[in-house]
Amino acid sequence: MYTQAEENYLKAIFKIAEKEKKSVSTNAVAGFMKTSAASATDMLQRLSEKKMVNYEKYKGVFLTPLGNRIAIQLVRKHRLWEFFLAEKLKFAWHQVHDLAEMLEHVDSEELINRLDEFLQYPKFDPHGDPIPNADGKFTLRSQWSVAELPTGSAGILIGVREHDTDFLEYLNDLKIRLGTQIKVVQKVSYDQSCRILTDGRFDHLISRQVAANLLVKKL
Amino acid sequence: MYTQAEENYLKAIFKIAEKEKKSVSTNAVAGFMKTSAASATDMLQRLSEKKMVNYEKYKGVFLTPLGNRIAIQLVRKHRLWEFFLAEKLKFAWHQVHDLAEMLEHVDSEELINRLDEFLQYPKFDPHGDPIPNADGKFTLRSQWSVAELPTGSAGILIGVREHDTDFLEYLNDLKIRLGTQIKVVQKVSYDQSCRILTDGRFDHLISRQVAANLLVKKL
DNA sequence: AATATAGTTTAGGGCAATCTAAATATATTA
DNA sequence: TAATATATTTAGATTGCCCTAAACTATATT
Repeated sequence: MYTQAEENYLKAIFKIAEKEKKSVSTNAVAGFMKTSAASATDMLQRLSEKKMVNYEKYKGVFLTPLGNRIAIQLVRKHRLWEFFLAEKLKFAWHQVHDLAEMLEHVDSEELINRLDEFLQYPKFDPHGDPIPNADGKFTLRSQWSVAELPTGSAGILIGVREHDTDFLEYLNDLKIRLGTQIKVVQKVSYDQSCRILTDGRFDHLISRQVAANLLVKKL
Repeated sequence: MYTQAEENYLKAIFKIAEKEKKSVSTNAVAGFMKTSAASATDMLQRLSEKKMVNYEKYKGVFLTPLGNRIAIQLVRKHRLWEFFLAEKLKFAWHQVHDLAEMLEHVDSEELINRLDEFLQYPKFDPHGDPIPNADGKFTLRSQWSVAELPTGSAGILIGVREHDTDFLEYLNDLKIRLGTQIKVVQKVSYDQSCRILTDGRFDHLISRQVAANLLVKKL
């Protein structure tokens, strides 16, 4: 259908655009893809030829409806495979990303829909990110970062903002995983680090940066 | 690790060499890969550079121990994925091959070993072909083609020699699948077609060619 | 043994995706 | 606004994998 390189660029544009709403710069894409600006320009022009992005010289790109559809289907495939890897093959959450990165390029609607059915239509992946359904619709839910919680309040971990391996392994060491109850015990006003109690048992001091990456459902 | 093209050529050489024990000709490889002889020569020379095959101009190739190991691991991946697709995602046996063809290129020992464990170490794929274990060992078993069975004797279907979609769909129509009991009722000596009784209920007339492709365990 | 034919390789080129270096456009700021 | 810095694009090369056409080698036939 599309080459792996094309798919990876589309996903990159999609992800960058999620944060910054405006059009995506060549450098941003090159940075994300860990490649040169020249290569990025080249690919953006080719994606433009194929009507997957709107490209204007020196102005950056944004996804066309076609490009958007493809990107969302890729996100769907990626997250369903991640769910499969974690749920069925018992991989830890820091291990699933790279494997899903390969599996997502396997091209078959039928396969992914049957996988979805086999997994009983999960709504969120092992990092708590929503899995688009076959129509590309995401499930929304309200979530708060631990950094936003007032002292004394608590929540259940339902996601993480950062997918970096080191971060996830750090959480593993702290026995923090999806479903873990987190209560903010104290906030250090100097650096906004905070002391938390997890599952009512363990207390940890976490930095403002870590707190900002923990997403909870308020209790 | 290796490119998909390299992997596909190695598998092709492996499969051709299974039937004919001697070295594999350029044309045989080109034919199998549905590509030109020039392209095949090109790739065979590159595989030779990489020590995966022994190549002699105008003499054909054979796999080195390294090439053989890679090929067997590919067969392992292919057949485990086929088993997963049939067993867990409920794909029919004529649908699994093409999907496994893509999945087998996903490069991770860990993934395939966990998949193996998840599937409880199956020994045979949905076509009855043996699945090599992590050490590359195949399970052997005695099998007979229906064409070899004497009139009056019976067996249980444990495999098929032909993986062609049309053939497998034809068997589906006849409700013949792995585990089906097949009894040879009559043999037409003129063309060696034969009349069979399946599961003691349905009788069918099948050609010599079809009979030769049905593999059974004698009862 | 000479020749026809089948099989194989080489030559030369194309395309996708990458690179570095150089050129050019845009943005910042003195 | 002119100079400088940053961002982007173009030019030209490279690599992997594929192609066709032409050349070459092996083999089969007379």
